[in-house]
Amino acid sequence: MKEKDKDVCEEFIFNTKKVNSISKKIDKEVYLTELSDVFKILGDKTRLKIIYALSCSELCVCDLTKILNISISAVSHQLRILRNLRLVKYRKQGRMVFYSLDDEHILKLFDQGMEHVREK
Amino acid sequence: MKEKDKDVCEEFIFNTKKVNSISKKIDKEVYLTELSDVFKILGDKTRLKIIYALSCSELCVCDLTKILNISISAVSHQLRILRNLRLVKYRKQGRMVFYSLDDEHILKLFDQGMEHVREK
DNA sequence: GTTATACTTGAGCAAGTATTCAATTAATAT
DNA sequence: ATATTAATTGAATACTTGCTCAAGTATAAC
Repeated sequence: MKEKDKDVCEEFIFNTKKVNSISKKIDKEVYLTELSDVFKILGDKTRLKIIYALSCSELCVCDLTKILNISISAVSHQLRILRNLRLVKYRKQGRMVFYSLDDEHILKLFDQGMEHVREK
Repeated sequence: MKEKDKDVCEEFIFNTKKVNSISKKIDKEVYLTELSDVFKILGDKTRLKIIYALSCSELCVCDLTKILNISISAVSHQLRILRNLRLVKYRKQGRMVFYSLDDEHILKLFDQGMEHVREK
């Protein structure tokens, strides 16, 4: 930040009490980083499609590849991200790996989001 | 995609019926792009903080700058993104511009997300 | 008019990210 | 053992994005 900007803003702050109280409230909200991380994961069409597809059925990577129409590698990379966030789980069966939702709760967020965009 | 990958996947697809039915379902879901856009907007800590702050009170840009501790320009850029998505509205009063939430519904998503990360 | 200031905006940059490619692993088939 | 194949992974690349900087707009004060 430019020093000049900061000084000006410091001086002409509109409502110090309100600003301080809201600043405090935000500082106390320890989950903001985690929250933005979850939304970031959902903020990608490929991952949203994976979640949507897995909400219908357990699927192997190969089937997801077909459904999403992108490369196996791309699917696998996204699945790793979802795995790391514990949003999906998997089981091996021979050479194939079957993925399913590990966290049905994420569907609530999905549905609520859908409701939001539909109403717009 | 490599041709080779596609062919292999085409041939060894695990469950054609299931894949086709899910593909169709995804194609029919016209709001997936909008949905990922909304989540993308929420998937940034600065914007989440802005939304959280505005859920407490209408605020001028200057106050937001103080609360978020980033430059006026950075705040303004993010506000433009939120404005474009119709998540915030503003009113002018002299030289100052006061922002507030345009869509209280977004708070539902925020709260639901919070619930999600808290329970993890 | 001139000056000051609250905010916006476009350009540029550094950091992050989604995809592809190539190499690798692990399981199956011959 | 060798070949085949479903999936993973690391590196490279193209693209996106959040921020800063500098310039511009609009309102207010003089």
